[in-house]
Amino acid sequence: MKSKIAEQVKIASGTEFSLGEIESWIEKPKFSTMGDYAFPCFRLAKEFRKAPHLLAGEIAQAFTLKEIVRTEAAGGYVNFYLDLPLYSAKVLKDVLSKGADYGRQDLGKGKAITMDLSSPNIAKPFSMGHLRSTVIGNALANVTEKLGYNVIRINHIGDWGTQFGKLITAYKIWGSEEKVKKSPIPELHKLYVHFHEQAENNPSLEDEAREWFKRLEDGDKEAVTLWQWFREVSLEAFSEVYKKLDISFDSYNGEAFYNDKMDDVIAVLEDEGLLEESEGARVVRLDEEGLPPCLIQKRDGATLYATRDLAAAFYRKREYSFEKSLYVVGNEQSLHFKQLKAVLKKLNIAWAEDLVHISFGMMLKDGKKMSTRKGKIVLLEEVLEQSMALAEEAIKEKNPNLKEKQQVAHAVGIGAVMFHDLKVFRQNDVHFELKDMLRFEGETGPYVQYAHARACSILRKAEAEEEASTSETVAPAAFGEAERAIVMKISAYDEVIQEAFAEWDPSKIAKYAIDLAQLFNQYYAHTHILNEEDKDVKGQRLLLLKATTIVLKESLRLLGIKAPEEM
RNA sequence: GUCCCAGUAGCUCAGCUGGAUAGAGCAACGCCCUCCUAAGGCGUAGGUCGGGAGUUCAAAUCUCUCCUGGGACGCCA
Repeated sequence: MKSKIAEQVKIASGTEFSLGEIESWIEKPKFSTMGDYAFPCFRLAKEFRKAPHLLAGEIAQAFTLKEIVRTEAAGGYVNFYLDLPLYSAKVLKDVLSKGADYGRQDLGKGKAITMDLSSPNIAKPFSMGHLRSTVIGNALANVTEKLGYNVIRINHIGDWGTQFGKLITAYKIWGSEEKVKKSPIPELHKLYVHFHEQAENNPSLEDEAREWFKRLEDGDKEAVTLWQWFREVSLEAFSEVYKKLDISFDSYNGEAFYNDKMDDVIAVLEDEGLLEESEGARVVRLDEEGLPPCLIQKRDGATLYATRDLAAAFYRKREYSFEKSLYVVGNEQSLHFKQLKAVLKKLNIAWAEDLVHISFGMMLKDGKKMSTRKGKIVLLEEVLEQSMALAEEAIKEKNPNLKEKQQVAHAVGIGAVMFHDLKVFRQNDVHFELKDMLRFEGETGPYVQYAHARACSILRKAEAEEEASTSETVAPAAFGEAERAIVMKISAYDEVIQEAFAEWDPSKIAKYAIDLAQLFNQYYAHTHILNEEDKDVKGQRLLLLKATTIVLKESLRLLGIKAPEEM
């Protein structure tokens, strides 16, 4: 639509600006009384050395387009009013014929994108802090898939590193096999926290931990056995969380997976003459890039985070030949990813630029970062359980006859927590506040789910009526102001998906879902649908509802949230 | 100290590729279930867009500077 308007504007004004430029200036007015589209004439006014409002008048005069019923000049703008029935018919036909595929594109056909998401550390509980990477990454993966890309979801499990030396040390000194078997993660976490408390007064513990990790890397049998055990019980616990969230991965290749690929990385860096000795460790200097040096190998020969990520990048490029490789990781690691890219560039690797760090703000508790080391964390599972319990209470109170209360409580409870994390721009820090997270009113997941359920309810009732009351053909002749906003919002769906993709920002989808739900709730409150006497009008309104449920459900799906038909 | 991110209503946030009267939700106050699920709708009140300077016909939006908060800065990940 915008391109058609742009074409006509160009003809009507005779401007030298390109169609693309003109199209990009077309906006949606703030108020619907100012039309459906608007074109600001200020730039053209400069080109022609003419007053904007005069130019707007001229363009409005000369403008003709069959989809536009009215064109008006107002304060330097040209406002366009769509032929609503004509436009609505086009939009509704599109949604109803495509269903869940509405908004799908094949932009990324035949191209692969790897996405590094969630990536919890084993032997540590799944905290609220890890929710962000999991939920944002999952939503971005869904959006990317919707645009036709082949997305590989990689859970880069934190299962390697000095921390396991610490854990083994702690277990050897204070641990009990019995206790760990009984409740693995809490017990291992307790040992980890205890280690850090003790290490403050006893630095030799740190040395011991480093030694144990070195032994692990060298394949020491005792170390490997303990490590495997810790890893196994951790993954079992994580899978419970992922089941609740209904999120799955294509690969669980974590850091340990790259253990046997590390020598190659070091060899390549050596061949290129990039490795330097520094204070006993081996580093790649990044002075020219204005970055601190990247540590590759510790004094004792053990590897580091960066070494493993380099190995992972090479492996993924080989294995998946990705077009882009995304890392959905908190912004406290932005230096690490800058260094990673810088090292790859020093190796003259062309695809270094294809690595993208999708950073996000952190979950703060009492205004500070949560710390696993100090045991200052909030457990995700506990929050999810609470949320589901609250949802169940709400159902008992509001809709006691509902069947499948459990499933709905699950969808609503989880949906509330996930949506809470997704609706805010990812770069912002999130202050953990349980009562905000467990809210079901206002701009929340359950609000959107509720709008969807209400619309479904009407459609269900309409179908149950004796004579089928949904119209067969789309002919919304009677659509007026009440329907306008919903139609316009539905038609903006694919733009929103593209924006979310271009900016790697799922909050755009969440906000869109709220907007559409809000418009529907307003419509619901002010317009009769089932009770409408004119059968044609009723039938067309039901079609609008049908389209609305499709788009609401699909928006929620992109966010990883379920849309129950009743709640 | 250096670098990164953020500062918009009491609170949580939209708006930021410059454009028409700065928008929501929560909290507060007041209305609306003899019509489709009140997890809803309608209304009232609430703002020096952190401060200052600059660019522009036009700045919450761009540039500079200062202030505040968070984070990162060699053998953790």
